[in-house]
Amino acid sequence: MSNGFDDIPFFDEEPAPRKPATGATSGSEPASGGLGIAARAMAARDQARGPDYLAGLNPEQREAVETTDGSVLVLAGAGTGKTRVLTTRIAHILATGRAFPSQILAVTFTNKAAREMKERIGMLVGGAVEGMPWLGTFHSIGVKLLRRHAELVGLTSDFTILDTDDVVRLIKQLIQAEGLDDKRWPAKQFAAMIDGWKNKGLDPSQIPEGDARAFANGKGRELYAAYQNRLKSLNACDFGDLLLHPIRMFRANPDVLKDYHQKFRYILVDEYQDTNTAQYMWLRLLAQRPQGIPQNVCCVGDDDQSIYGWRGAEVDNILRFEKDFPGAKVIKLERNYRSTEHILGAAGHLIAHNEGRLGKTLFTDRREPDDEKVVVHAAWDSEEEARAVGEEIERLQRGDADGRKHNLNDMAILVRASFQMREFEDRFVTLGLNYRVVGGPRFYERLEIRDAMAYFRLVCQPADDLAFERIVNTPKRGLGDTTVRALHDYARARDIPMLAAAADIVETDELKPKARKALFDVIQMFRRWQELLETTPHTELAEQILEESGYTDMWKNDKSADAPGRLENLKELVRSMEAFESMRGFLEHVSLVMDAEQNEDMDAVSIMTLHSAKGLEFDTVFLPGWEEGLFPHQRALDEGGRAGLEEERRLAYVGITRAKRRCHIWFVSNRRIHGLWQSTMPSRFLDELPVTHVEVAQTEQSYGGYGRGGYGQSRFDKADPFANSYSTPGWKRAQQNKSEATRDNWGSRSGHAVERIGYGESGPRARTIEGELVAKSVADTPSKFAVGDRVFHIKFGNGNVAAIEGNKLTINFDRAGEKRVLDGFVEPVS
DNA sequence: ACCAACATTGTTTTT
DNA sequence: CAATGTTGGT
Repeated sequence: MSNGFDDIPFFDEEPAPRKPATGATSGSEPASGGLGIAARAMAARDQARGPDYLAGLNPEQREAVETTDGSVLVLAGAGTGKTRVLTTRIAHILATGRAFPSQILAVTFTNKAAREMKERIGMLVGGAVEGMPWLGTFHSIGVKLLRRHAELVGLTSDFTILDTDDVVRLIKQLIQAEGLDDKRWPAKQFAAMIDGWKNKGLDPSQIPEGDARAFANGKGRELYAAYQNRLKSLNACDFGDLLLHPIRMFRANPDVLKDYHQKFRYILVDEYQDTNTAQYMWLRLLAQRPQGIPQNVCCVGDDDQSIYGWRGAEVDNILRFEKDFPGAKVIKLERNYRSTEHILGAAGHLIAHNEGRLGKTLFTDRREPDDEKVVVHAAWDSEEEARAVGEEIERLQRGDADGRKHNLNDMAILVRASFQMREFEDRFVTLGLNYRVVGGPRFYERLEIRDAMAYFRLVCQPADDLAFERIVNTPKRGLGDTTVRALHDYARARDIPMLAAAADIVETDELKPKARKALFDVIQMFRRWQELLETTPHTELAEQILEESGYTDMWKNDKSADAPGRLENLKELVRSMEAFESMRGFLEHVSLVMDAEQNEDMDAVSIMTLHSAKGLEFDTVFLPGWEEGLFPHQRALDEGGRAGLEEERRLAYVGITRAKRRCHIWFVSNRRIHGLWQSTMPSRFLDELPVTHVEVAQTEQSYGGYGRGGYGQSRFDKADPFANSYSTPGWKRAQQNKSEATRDNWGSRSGHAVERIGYGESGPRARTIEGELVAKSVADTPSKFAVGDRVFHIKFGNGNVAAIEGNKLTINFDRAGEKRVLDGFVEPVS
């Protein structure tokens, strides 16, 4: 299977192969000016019939791939093969010898997108993508640049990257240091303001006067400046700095910039509509070149899918591309390979209500007689909405209408706001319907992981005060607020890191003897670990740190039900370190790639927000909550005005276009918001849908019904006496179960661990939380447990099996009480 | 230093 | 309503 790459050498990165002298292209620079012999031969062949990887592209896609030189904007509508174009384009550049892998700069927004691109390029070129060192997120590429040139912006190359949590704690200290009331001026809010300024590329001196005055009695600007100073003294960067520092660096050092101009022969940007001002400035610096240096930029995006305006994205960037890059070629991809005509028709009609768009109309050739129109349903309240959606899902799962059975994996519920999820979770738990919440709390945000990471950080970076403060009294060592405060002041007065200050202060008698002893022990520990850093394998050292610090013991002694899970997570953390060469390398990875693998092998309905659904597709999509105030969201209207409304509409467009075959939209007349019931109006977006592609569901039984009036009962309801009555213990238990489950699913907000519920296998499961507490009968599989068995559950702890139905166990847990759980979620205790 | 009662505040999320 | 954070008690 020739893919056109057999003769293309892949190079490792540093130093960039200025004069490559390997294999087929030997002796000549792979520039447009002078092609290697093999490349020329391939080009000749390609001219005749095109290489394999171009086969199957439509004419627009092919044009987008083959227009390699100059500036190109690809307007890629939903489902038009955007990623395919991007990856094939890179493959094409490589195959034709136009550039080496290390000479292509390809930028994405998320690690997920970067990973996917790497994978797909790998498929095209046969796996050797390690040779593309400059494919990554804006931030990861920013780090790479900064590590090389750190001294040019006043850092050293081993700077620390702070995450939001660190930043907030740091700002809180600064606010307190200013003598301000940190309650009146919340650090979180100021962190968000700084983030906003940085998204716009603004230094403390450049922020608008009004913004500066709006915070901390007019001290906004000073506070921002103080924050930057503090970062510098900590040798640290926040996420915004990863973009801003390179910008500063390039501006102040034109010679360095010029090197990169020459290095990056081709620049590609994914999701261009999501770029913020800082990213835009960054990109322009790299992409706009002086006469004589070729300028090949390709931005791919869709103005209709710009849904991140609220976090600084400027749709304007894509709208004015042609002005920024004169002579740019604009290629529209409008042929959709995903959805039915009805779905595209509905989405297209809706989005046409937006002004200020570049204007695309998606079309498809796909037309089948049984294509369903988009269905709009009305429900009395959100509870009924969830119930009806659940029934529809079960209907599809059973496969009645067209006789086909549908996988839960092919269905998704896309909500505007995450509080809507709960109602569905509740319902699915009682139905025993598997679901997964996508986009929840992440592995690396869990309390225990962050604590452990703080230990590792401090060992590698003794100046990391934030890490120090985090763990100095975790586990409890009797080093409370007062001691830490004293230490803090001591360190500040002398302008030294806190760990160093601690070493000094134990020599004095400034502290009480008890604290002094405790602190001394801490210092000794870290001294030892720092020595071992050079000699001991890093995973071994990590284990040792967690043991000797007493951190694992802390959780072993913790009686709460989620302690075992946390210990398991810590093991997983150490395990995941094995893939890295050093502790430093691992820390770098974690600070940038804050997500982990998700478990895809269970059949489950996905529940997620519309925002996190972007880029995904499902056979069947449910869009609940189309009511004024929720969708479009009141706040978007209040704060964003017309632009806000248009962004909401784009969100609706994104939602509909996720569907391949079926799209069900719901609205309710009554919804509980902030605890109280409010009556609601149908969303204006409903009236913006075209009648030709939409049908209104017949209000079969239930509209206006009270509670359990006339709605149809599901098969499961009938089968399970527990699931159907509000007054039975079963219902109450289910309520209990689900509320515990949701609490824990969102637990990391409060700094608590997120439990993996069920599935015995290990592996960090960050973005996906499986919520299936109540069992679902699988009659054929007899349980391996017997009544009376002693079992352990990762969330509920130990308990005794009280009853068994199929693989569904009722267990009396020592701590959590009686729960019904699938037998796969518990293991026997000997 | 730790826990329990009270007040506060409610979009969307990545790096 | 319910999750979060702060205050005040022991």
